[in-house]
Amino acid sequence: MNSKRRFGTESSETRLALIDAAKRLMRAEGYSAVSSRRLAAFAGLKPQLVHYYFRTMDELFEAVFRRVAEQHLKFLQEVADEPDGLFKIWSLSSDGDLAVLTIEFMALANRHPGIRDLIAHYSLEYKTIVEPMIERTMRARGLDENVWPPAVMAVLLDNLPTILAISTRLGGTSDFKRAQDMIGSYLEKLGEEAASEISIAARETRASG
Amino acid sequence: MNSKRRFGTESSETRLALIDAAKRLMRAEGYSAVSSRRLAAFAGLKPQLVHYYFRTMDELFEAVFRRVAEQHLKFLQEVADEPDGLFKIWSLSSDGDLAVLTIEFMALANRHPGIRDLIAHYSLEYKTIVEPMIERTMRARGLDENVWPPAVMAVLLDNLPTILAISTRLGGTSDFKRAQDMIGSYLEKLGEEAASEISIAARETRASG
DNA sequence: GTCTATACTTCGATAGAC
DNA sequence: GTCTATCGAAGTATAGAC
Repeated sequence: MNSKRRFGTESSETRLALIDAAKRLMRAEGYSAVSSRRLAAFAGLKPQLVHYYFRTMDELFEAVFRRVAEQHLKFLQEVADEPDGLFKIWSLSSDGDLAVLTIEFMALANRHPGIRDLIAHYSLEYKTIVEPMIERTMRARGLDENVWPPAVMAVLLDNLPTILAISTRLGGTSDFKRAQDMIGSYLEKLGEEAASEISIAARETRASG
Repeated sequence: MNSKRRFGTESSETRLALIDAAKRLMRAEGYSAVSSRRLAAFAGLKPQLVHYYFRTMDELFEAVFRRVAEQHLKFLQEVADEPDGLFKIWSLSSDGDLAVLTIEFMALANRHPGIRDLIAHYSLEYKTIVEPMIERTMRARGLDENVWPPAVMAVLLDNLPTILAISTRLGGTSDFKRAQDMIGSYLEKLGEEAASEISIAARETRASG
């Protein structure tokens, strides 16, 4: 195991360029198209650089997932306190490009424990941010938490738009788009109601102050 | 294009064995593990046989999809007239093994127009069988078709259990299982109500006859 | 009709050069 | 610290043998 092989630093710009190119290549042609040679050609670099920055190809995929997941969590944190946060989350997850990536990682996870663990970990982080958002919204709207448990709603909010977006992109019937729009409109309405109540509350606060 | 290459017949048992082995290999290790060499080894055959029965690897994947889709449609037709048909459909689509295959084909479809067309075609066949089932059930239960359009419900019935099953298998939180069970229980109850009404109707028919 | 010998392309990975 | 020459394994596909 005392290999003479050496590796590049995590902070290298070349490394980041490879991760970014891999992400785009996965979206465009699927994970199986991401070979060291094809990826390097796509990024305008030499093939061997891939194995200089990543021990194995699997390690590269893990790095891509981490990057995507971190960007997504950052977005969640940004909208967590906004009245139309849930609608914004739904809209982002309904994006076809992101949905394709998600499906690719799910397929990858089936045979790759490393990715599987990362997804499970991300899933927990997602829950800690989104579930409280749903609880707050439901209480404000007077929705019964026993009939629609927030934990279940959180799961649906993340997974449903993804599968609908994929099916839409794969040329399904217009029903997929219709389902997306129906639920999206509902969440948008919820957000608008919350926003107007906040502005009313603010006005009343100013009036009484 | 006048190739001297020749191919095996569609009815060959070896061909069927390859399709079946490919299906199992896809489930176990993902589509990218299905190379001509690996598949042949998995099926206990010579690698070159794969290309004797299938012009390209893509053609093999299409054959696998056709076989899986045909079996699924046959199942749908069988339960179409049963009172608990929707519950049975939900239960089958909640099966992890089938869900893995579905995700694999979605990933394949992203870069393979042939598979994409097959999925779109299957999607239409699915709709023609399941949408009437949902319409009937909703009318019998007095559910508002404007609030819950059957076409949208059909889309959810097919896609939701798949994504929940995958996430459950990938080691998500228990919330995924909970969402599955909640919706499953609801559909089961609908089926039981329908079944009891049918038996009541039958009794009344006998009494009046 | 069924299978195989073989061409040649692309892959992941590593030791060693700058 | 960064990159490259190179190896051996695995991939798809086809012409030709039984």
